[in-house]
Amino acid sequence: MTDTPDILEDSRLDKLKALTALGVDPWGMRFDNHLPIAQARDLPIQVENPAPVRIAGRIVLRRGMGNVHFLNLRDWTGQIQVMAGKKQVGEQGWGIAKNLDLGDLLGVDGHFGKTKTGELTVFANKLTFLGKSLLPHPDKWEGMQDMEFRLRHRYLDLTYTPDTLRRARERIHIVRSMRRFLDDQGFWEVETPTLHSIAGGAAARPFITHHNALDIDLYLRIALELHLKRLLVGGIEKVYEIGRVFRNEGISPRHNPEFTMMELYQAYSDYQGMMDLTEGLILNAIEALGGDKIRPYGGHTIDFTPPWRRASYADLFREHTGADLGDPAAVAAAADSANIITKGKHPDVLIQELFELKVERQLMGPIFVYDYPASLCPLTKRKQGNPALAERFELFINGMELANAYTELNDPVTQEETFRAQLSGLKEEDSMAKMDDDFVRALKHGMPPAGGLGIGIDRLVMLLTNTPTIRDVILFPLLRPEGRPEPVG
RNA sequence: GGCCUGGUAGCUCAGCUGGUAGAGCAACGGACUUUUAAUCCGUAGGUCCUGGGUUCGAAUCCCAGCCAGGUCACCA
Repeated sequence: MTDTPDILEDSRLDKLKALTALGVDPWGMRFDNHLPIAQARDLPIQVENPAPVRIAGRIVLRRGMGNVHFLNLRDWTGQIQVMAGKKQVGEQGWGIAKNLDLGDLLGVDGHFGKTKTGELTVFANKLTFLGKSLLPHPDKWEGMQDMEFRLRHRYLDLTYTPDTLRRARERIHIVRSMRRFLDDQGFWEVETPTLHSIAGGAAARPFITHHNALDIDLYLRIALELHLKRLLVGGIEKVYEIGRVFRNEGISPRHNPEFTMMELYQAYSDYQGMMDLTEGLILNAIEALGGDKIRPYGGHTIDFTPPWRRASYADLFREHTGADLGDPAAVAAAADSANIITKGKHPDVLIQELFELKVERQLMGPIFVYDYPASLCPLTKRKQGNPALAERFELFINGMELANAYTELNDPVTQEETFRAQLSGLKEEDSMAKMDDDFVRALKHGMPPAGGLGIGIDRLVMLLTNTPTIRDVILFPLLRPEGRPEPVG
């Protein structure tokens, strides 16, 4: 796939040599004060005294007409046509023009105007060669269609698939907006370790690595939670981290083994407070993308106009299945009619399966689902006055879980019991939580009551940028390496 | 991990029920100082993903493997 017949590369090498013979450095050098192409396009058009302009970019189209060449130059803001005439660019400039290939990097000095046909154009009077491209570039019209090719050549994809650069830019805007929003509210952004001796805070299989000097195995973190809560104990009352977590699990359009989480914790708040914060965070991100609250996703549209619906787990369950949570017979009947195997399953498990199948997937949202059955979330504080419920919500949009929040458990005795209960009878890697003595000790020193929130950044970016696969909101998603040796035998 | 689909020139793709490889763009040579995927004439370019098998003959049919996409399972 990366092999190229010599003939294609050779012609480019020949041109490189020709450039060198002209005294041109084929790898270019510093080129100051060039205007972003999008800004160049906004310059006033003056026939009398056309504005001088300097731009730089990659050649994506070329039309040679004997003694004049038309080039289309693209940078990270836009694209514009360049006209390079033999008489106008001088002897060396013309030598450069004749040896250009698609994909080369070029600086242009000239003046800004329009051609006869009305096309915005930089009329060059000087060409500065800035970098040779030795490999052929994608089809100038079809671009890159093959997903694998795009992912393995993301650097090309960014130039030749407009959506790829747009998504990268919008992702930056979203994350930046979240930081601003939280910073403005007085949160501290912190960095906690990615190498953990105990991979806790979530139910997921970790990656294992090894530290040589200490001669210990370490895990790549699967969540940010336990260190951020330690900081709550330490008195950092509003704290967040936006960071990479790693889960050694399957790959799908919604899962990459490493992905980005935003987790925040706020002392003396609770899950209701987190709901308001979540709505604010996401609406703020939408503002950063232009503010359109009616947004397309896939084949339909999502209306982010606040306030977003808030409904209890029990009410939604009843609404979508017709069964009452407290009525095991009705739950079993509903499960039967949904073709769920009921035999030998605990009622709570049945409820959750039914909820995922009949409720979650129908939730176009945005909608906050709150007050989960306590049995489903042992690490959450029980609801005041109703110990069967947990103070937790999840935000669903387009059937996808976008955010997850709790009133955090700060009782070390209950926490320790929960850790032990989780450990017994389960393989450790499948356990919801691993016994973390240091964390329990931290709680014993007193953690304030608090609300905690986690948002999957990649999925949020998918939704807000109308991207169907996580692979296109992560610049370099995990792929099997190319060219592995054939297995023996 | 299961199932389904795909892999042919640098890129985008055709290639029928098996008969020995094609197009457009890119490249190379030529013409052209206002083109818009420029146009016109000419040239060159291929382990048809890999390895087996069936057959007189395989890009095509069969088996195994590799890689990707989709989907289910697990999860966020």
